Amino acid sequence: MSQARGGNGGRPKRPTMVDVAREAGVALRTVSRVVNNDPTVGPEYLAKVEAAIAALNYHPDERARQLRTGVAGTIGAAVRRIAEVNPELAAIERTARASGLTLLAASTDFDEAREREILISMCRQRLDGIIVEPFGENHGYLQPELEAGMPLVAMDRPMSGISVDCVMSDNAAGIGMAFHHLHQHGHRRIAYIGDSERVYSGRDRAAAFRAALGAHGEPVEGLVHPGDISAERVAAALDTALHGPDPATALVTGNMDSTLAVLRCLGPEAASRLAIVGFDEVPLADLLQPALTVVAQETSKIGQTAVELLRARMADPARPVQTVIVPVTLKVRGSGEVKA
Amino acid sequence: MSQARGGNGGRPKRPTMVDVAREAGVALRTVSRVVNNDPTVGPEYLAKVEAAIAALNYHPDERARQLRTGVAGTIGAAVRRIAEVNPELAAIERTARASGLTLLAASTDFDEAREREILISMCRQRLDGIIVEPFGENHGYLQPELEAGMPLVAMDRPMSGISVDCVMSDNAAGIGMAFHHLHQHGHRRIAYIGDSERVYSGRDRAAAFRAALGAHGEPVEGLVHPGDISAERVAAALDTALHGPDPATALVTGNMDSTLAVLRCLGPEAASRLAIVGFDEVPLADLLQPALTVVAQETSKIGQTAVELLRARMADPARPVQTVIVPVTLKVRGSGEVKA
DNA sequence: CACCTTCGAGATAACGTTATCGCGAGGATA
DNA sequence: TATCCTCGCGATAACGTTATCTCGAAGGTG
Repeated sequence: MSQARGGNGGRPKRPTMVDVAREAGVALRTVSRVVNNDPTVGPEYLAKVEAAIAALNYHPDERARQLRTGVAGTIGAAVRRIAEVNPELAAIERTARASGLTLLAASTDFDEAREREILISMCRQRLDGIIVEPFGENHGYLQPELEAGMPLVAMDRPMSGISVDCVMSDNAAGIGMAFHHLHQHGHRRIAYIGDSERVYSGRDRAAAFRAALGAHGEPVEGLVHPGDISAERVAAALDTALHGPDPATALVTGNMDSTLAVLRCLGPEAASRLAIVGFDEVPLADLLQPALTVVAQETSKIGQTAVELLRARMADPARPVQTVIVPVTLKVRGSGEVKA
Repeated sequence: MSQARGGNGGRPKRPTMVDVAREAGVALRTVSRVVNNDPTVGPEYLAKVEAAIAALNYHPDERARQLRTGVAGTIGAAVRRIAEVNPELAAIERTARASGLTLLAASTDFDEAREREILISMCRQRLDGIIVEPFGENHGYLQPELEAGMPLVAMDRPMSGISVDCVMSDNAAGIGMAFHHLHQHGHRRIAYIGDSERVYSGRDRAAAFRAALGAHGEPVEGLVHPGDISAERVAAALDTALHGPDPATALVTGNMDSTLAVLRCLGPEAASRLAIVGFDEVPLADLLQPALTVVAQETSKIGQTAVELLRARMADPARPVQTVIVPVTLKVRGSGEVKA
């Protein structure tokens, strides 16, 4: 059984507007008008053209249209990972669709070179704009693109070396909330395990945690553990924090991956005895025992704002660069209320 | 502070190949040769052109290239949801990238009209091929596209009304494994809660479960509950299955969403007393108490195979249509071994 | 020295669409 | 009836690239 194809062996040629025009016995331009719903087409011409379109199964070539008009109707999103839980990306897709924009999403995969590759590729495709969840540290190579008028919005983290619109959570406030919550529940030795300080959000959150310790007059040593999120690194950090001379009784994790790594490393029983507040929502957090208390980001709002900033920039390339800080909220579920 | 743009107010014009040629003092064709790494370019010309490209910050327009050459170097993936855990999509992206193909992914969002919209849009963009995780039931509207030579591969479910390549899991074997596992652990009343039979995989799995019941001489009534995955529907199904005169002691859930809905509905304590085997992996399944026993699909292989089938179809439009069935495996973790 | 080959570069025509311009027919106005 | 719009359609030139063809110069050979 063979997939039905055109008669010849190779890939059959698709009908073009010229073919439709010939079939309908009208001018090329008239077909274009019909395709674009131009109201100035007489009913008999309209009928003839529509019949020809149906007869030939004509579908316009979007690339040619874009080349001619200059607009793509498409925006790009370069995020850590598509195909993983990513509420910001979901919100971007929703908002983009609502605005009549197609979304082209790609995973930078925590790889600086890959990120650069994707962004350059998106520029070459002449997308109408790009939302990027930046990973690398030097985005100066995008400066010419900015000058060429490519709208660009950073999400979750600012970009370095160039000045672009940005939307991100209030990291400092979130870490402050987490610390304060645990402190109020009687914990005095509170440790932090989070992402590497090479990443902006990792730096930001670790700094905020140190500030919180300082503000409560607590010493810092042995409590703050930013770094790569690997099972070994997290295990070592947990060991230092929990089994030292003055062990921590509570833990703040700096992002979703840290939270998961910590939970996996501790195992269910040990995790249930430790007070934990995670930064960022975790899927199934409510099904864990105890359910996980987290600092939740307004991911939906972040994604939506990213698209809105991008559209504003698309509409007015000269508007002032803007940074939007989105507030976070504490979701009390149980793990943060374990007694000291 | 204002984002740096070109001098004029509007969007500055980007340099084209013609501009580069003028700047370098060579012919247009020579620039094209340099851009495409044509080795037949003299070193002095090469140097001049490269200097001009750097000076003007020229980046070729991918759309024009595609229009001229006819190939996009891009494949589309229309899946339930990007931005959710979707290992198949991750594998598709990985495999596509390894093959030098760009991936354009979009969410059909369990909406037949949306799926159609996306597929038509991808056809209009003249992508090199499309992988679709089909949702609707009548895909006949794609027949003309097939005949026009658009390579198409179905993933997870076959398409209806048209004959295309397909890769999917062995649903019947998976349900059989789940049932058998529970039966071996002493359960006699085993219930099934899964997706609606309007969806192919829902039909397939429910049918397999009925067959398993029949093969063990068990009556079917009150035990098989396919339907929409809403909290109410699942709660009602659970009620029927667990609180009837002859209550079930074990449960098979038909897909990830069913599993999550069941766990949420039962709550942690009740869930821990019931033997449960889920079809499809659940994120964090290992962190639940007891950890969740599941029938795991080889998602990576499915995604990879989808791309391979697509590439084979792209290379040879006339090759016979092929359906690949990927085996599943039982992951024993605890929830399926709860005593009867 | 004539001729043939080869090699590298330039002119020009596509690809499939939309935008600009023009033009003829028909009705309204003086 | 002559003039002026307006309306609806057609011819044609772009958009930015690549492919085909041509052509001049250099170099090798009989």
